[in-house]
Amino acid sequence: MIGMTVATLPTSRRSASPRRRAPQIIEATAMVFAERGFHGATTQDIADVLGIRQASLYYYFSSKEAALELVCLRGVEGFFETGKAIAARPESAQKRLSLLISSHLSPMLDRGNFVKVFLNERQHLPTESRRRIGRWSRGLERIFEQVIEEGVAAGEFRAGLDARLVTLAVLGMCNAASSWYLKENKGVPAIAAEFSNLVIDGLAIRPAKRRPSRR
Amino acid sequence: MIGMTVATLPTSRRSASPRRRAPQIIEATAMVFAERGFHGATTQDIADVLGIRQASLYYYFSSKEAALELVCLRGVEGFFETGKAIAARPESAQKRLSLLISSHLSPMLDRGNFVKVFLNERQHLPTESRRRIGRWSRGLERIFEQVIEEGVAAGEFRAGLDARLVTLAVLGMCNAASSWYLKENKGVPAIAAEFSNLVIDGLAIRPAKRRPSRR
DNA sequence: AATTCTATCTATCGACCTATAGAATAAGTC
DNA sequence: GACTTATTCTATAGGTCGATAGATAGAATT
Repeated sequence: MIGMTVATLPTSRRSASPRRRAPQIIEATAMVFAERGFHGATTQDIADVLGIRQASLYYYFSSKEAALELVCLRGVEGFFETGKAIAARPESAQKRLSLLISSHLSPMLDRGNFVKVFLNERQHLPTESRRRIGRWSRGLERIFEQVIEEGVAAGEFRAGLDARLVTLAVLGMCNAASSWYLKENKGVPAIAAEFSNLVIDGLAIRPAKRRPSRR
Repeated sequence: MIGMTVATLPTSRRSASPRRRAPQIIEATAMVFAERGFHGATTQDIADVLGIRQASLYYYFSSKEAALELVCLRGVEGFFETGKAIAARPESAQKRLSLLISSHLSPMLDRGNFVKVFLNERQHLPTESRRRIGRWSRGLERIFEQVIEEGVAAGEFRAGLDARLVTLAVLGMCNAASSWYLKENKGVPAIAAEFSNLVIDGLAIRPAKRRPSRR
């Protein structure tokens, strides 16, 4: 016990950090919201998962809606930034679209519940945070749309396609994965590869359709 | 008066049919469920839309869950049958898949709310009816899957593709339309055409550089 | 040892929501 | 006009849920 100022380096915040269980609480919340939906889930359900009392949750969030906002934020965070970074790369539109699809799918692995809650329950956020989160969402749509348009302009993609509709198709396809990727036994890379192939090349076999005479 | 057994044929049910407003009530229910979700909606909300008292709704359905079941049923009905009929046609897999996509999208027009509720809220049905409705759902998936596999077998579609994943992709893409088709200003035929093109041919331009390279 | 901080608990309030019971009204029907 | 059936109403029981207040136990700090 001689005057040792050693442990005072980071103000000796050895274990005094408040709300150490916060990550665990938010994880359980995401799970319950993903399973039952925001209004279908009760704070009691969340408490049960954690083995604590319902009222104890309010040490970690101020309201059920605030908890939803926390979950939704972790469900979108990163999507926009990594999307923007990919779109800015000096590669072909094909390659960038494939990367966009892949990066859009990968969060299913480690934060599937968060993504699912964001996709299905964000409508129940209080108006203000819903708007804020909606902006990020629309931003991501624009990134996809723009890469597709660049692909058309570069002669990589079919002329005359509706970039908006294609964007909605691709995002719909990817987002749907949040509802089945746990039941189906497919790895994220396999899904990303199949989806990319589908979007870039389609199902039909390559040989040109020069002559309509099929068979 | 005189022994006239004439009017007794349909018991003269001129206007004595019970629950004449039932279609209107179920329509309002679908709308409210689509907007706020099953648990987020109250029976009061539905009554407000109709301009009647909350308790009056129970003349038309026996419980809120029963109302959800009615809505969900109208949201799936027809999908499976028309899908099966299309799959059985003697046309190319390409053509049949296009028709499947188109017929899967068209109910958005006249029963969008029902479809939306089925897609988003069926999880909240009581176990039994959820199972029953789930069977129809899986049946439809199998129809898509099979047409795709037939396309591969016939040499129309790429060999080696994962028919299950492609099915999930196509259905995800189509189902997502239920959440945006009201906001976007696109007609169902335009959506169906764009989606079909995307799925069959992909985005990439058909490379004419298909050099047969002898052999 | 005394004090402060962290995390959880007990207890409960008020609001809201589904569903029931039975009365009241409206619309034919005899 | 009396009767019957269809529809909506009033009133409320009964239950659940989110949220607050205050107590408590343990750990860390001084």
